[in-house]
Amino acid sequence: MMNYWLFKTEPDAFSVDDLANRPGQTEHWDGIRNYQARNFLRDKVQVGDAVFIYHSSCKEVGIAGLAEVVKAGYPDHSQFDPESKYYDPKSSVDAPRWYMVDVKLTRKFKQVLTLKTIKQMQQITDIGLVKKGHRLSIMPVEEQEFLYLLEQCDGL
DNA sequence: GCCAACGTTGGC
DNA sequence: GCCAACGTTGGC
Repeated sequence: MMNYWLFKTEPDAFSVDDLANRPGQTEHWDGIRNYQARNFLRDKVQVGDAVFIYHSSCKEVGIAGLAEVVKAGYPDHSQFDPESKYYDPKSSVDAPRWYMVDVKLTRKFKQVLTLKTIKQMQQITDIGLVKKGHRLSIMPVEEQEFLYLLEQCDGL
């Protein structure tokens, strides 16, 4: 049984274009430092799951691409690297605190499906994005809503 | 850049 | 284990 997700990223730091420019290559989705998001990465995200790449904190906020999970949760190596901005001195290799998954771009959409548009869709009521004050960087999406949104993205 | 809505930390 | 203070996220 596959799951559906939405992963947020700030395109200034990492965008769907970075994935599109390296076709077929795998990307480590690292740097997630929120416990609820971590739990999803560690326990729920499975190989084959479908993922929306969502651009936040930018000019055009919204869903920018579709990706696929190619490796399930494993310890995020950046937490052990003192040089990394994601370094966590309280974590250890024996008891890793943070997890990451690997993804691969399926396709970039012709246009971003904007948050504004998503909020106007009567079919979309459950996704964390449209619920007030949801700041999760990794969030599950109901199958029905995911497939509906995907149709909209491909229709742009 | 503002600010609301979170999440985290740490004193008690 | 409560909760105030503080830090961060993210839409606008």
